[in-house]
Amino acid sequence: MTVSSSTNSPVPGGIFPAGCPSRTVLDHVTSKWGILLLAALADGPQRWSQLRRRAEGISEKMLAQTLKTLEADGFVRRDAWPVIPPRVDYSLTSRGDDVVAVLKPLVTWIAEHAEEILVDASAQAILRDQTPVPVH
Amino acid sequence: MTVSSSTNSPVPGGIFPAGCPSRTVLDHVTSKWGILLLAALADGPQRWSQLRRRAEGISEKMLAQTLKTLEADGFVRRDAWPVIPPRVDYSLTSRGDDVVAVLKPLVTWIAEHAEEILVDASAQAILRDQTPVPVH
DNA sequence: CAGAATCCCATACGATACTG
DNA sequence: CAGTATCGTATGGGATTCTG
Repeated sequence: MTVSSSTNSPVPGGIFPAGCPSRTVLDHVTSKWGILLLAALADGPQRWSQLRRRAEGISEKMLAQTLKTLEADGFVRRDAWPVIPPRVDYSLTSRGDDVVAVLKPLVTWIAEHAEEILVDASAQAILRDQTPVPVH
Repeated sequence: MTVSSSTNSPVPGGIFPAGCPSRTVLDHVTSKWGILLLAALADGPQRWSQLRRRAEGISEKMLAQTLKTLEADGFVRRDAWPVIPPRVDYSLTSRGDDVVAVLKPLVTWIAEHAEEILVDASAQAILRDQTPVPVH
């Protein structure tokens, strides 16, 4: 633990300037459905309807919108067959592979710890409010 | 990247069940300001006003709200001195250290690639619309 | 300094209906 | 099947004011 001098701050400046490119891309990748879709696509190319099922709870609107954003950012490739009925496959680009490589540890860590974390949070809520946590 | 299924099918089931603990914690950690505050706190304990400056653009409301959520989840510890004027330090818990360890590679990767990604996205928008990208 | 409380709005998001 | 279009709502989030 540093006894900080009055002139030398132990912590540097801002994390990201507001409105910089990193903020934008960060919002795309870590958006509610962005993470889930990237994680799903990590298992290989998949069709629209598969993605809709695997990202449980997503609406068609958000599926379309999120896939478009990820495609525009170069994380996802869209391949359409000119057949009836239509068939479209979505897959990760190499850039998508790269971002998934750094995203995966986060998702895995959270999957392994989420339960314990929320139990702690509930316990704290009880101690704070002296009222039972709602059971659904 | 299947976290919730144990089948051996090439493209397995859902990523996370809707409304499961992982979704909740994922939303907390990857929220707009959650990421930024965790990244800021990775540099050591800091006071309210420092965090407010480093997470550039955050409002007091969101700073308070996000810190409370992260504290309830056990990622952040809050230490208040009983002095006038008040002094409060925020720091990462060991669990906070753990999540930052998996979060930091993502933030770093995005910082290194964001510029290039958005240039590509703009170029695609031009090709798609045959109209210049709006300049704000 | 470190918040809490209040008001308000933009938009992210969901539900439904329609189409090539 | 793979979307688009439209509408309605919930809430994430900002600005301002007040206080110990």
